[in-house]
Amino acid sequence: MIGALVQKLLRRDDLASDEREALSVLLGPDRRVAAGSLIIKPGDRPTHSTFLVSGFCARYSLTVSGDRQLTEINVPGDFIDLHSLLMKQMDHGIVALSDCVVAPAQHDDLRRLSGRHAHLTRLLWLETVIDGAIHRQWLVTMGRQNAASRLAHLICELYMRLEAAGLAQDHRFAVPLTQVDLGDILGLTPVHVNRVMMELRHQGLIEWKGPQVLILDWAQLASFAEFDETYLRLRRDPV
Amino acid sequence: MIGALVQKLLRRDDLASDEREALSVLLGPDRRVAAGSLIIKPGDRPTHSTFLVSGFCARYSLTVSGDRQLTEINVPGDFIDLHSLLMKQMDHGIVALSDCVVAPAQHDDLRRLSGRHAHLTRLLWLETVIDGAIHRQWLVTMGRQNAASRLAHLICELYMRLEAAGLAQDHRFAVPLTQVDLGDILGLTPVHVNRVMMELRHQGLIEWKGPQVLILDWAQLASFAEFDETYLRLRRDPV
DNA sequence: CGTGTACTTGATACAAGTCAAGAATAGTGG
DNA sequence: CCACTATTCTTGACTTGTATCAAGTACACG
Repeated sequence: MIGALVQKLLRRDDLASDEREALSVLLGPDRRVAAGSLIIKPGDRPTHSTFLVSGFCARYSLTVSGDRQLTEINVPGDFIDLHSLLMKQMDHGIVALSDCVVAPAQHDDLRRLSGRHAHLTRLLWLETVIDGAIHRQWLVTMGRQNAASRLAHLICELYMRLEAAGLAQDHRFAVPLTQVDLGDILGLTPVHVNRVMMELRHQGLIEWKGPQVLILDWAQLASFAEFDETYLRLRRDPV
Repeated sequence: MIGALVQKLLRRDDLASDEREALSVLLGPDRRVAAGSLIIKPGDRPTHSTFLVSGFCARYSLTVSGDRQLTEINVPGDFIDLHSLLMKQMDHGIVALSDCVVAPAQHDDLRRLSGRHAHLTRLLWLETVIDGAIHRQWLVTMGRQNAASRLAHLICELYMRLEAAGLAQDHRFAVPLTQVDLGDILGLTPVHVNRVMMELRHQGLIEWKGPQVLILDWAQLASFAEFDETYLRLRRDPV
């Protein structure tokens, strides 16, 4: 049996046995969190980073008027706030979108690890760098694509990430996102999310019912979304 | 005389003398790049990261239809593509917005440094994590704020970052951004940038002429933009 | 002193927001 | 197992913010 964290990092690079050993003792005991609860609040100063074993959560920020913007969706296998090791005070919160299982990695242990395992540290660093790449891609779609393409792009991203995590196949996956959540991701009102969702359906690109998503025509959806998976770095990439 | 890179990192944490020594030999010889040239193109696989000694540049992505979206502005003292150490193939390009002076740090040297100086490595890691925080903040303004607030927010961010770099004071600074560039940052057409610029002027919040920007009423501008500087981590924050 | 770049303004079109109401659907308790 | 409730989704009518198209004007520069 191989740890979920080891498995995740192995997607990107090989791990020496002492590196696997170091990782195997990094995570503390699993903890369950209920859907809707705030795993981290903006302004928190966590003393550990949190690994998402199962379930879905999202980074969020709130405006003065109370509007919510989600800035990243986290899927099982993600370190949801590894960056809190370095950026002590959180600039955003993290909300559980479904019931989740999470496991802590103490910052002290991570700092110690960074002194002993340089290559492993770079691999963790890469994880935070990929978060940045995802943010950039979202910026591009927000700034330069219309609502329908944005939604299509999100669907493509989620499918690729879930497939890499072994949680999707045959162009089918499940995410606990309501149309309100989608609006908070895409910077749209729920009403407009519904309209562009209908548009994608009527064009025969997707089905989406409850949490179940089915991509009917991947090629056309990806082309409509101008989706190019390279930013996700799902292929092997030694550091 | 203290190197610009050392100076930059000292803003966030102390450096031991051996760390300063390691940094002092990290950067290669200065190189001049002309305004408008592409320092890095999307898809490049650089073997060094680039430190910006002087001038302004920006990360950009292009859509299929040729629209440009800028995803971050870099000011002197920034490592403009430190993340290329880890994410080998660039997901975006970097364009010089003005004449710039840059200096390379070879990836081989950075990798070696990460094996010998864990604390220093974490400090560099922090730089890339702050990039992510800036991206997130832009996502929030893109998704949930109108054009005028977005422009106001950008002005606040640039002022704070330039002031921290010693390049701005008295609510006054210079940036080589045209209204076309601003549109590419904010996800707007140049025409609309002009209109919201006029709006901020008529409200007595700013003056902006050529590259010269003057903030007439910081408190009101910041409040209008819902600007909160904490995401920039300009205060001391040992890692 | 002419020419190009950046900026400005106006008229009109369109994408997305707002407000409102009703239809599905999923839980929940009797 | 059904009735009640609360979400979530769907649709329509209308408004608003930003884009588009088209002409200018102001400057900087060679």
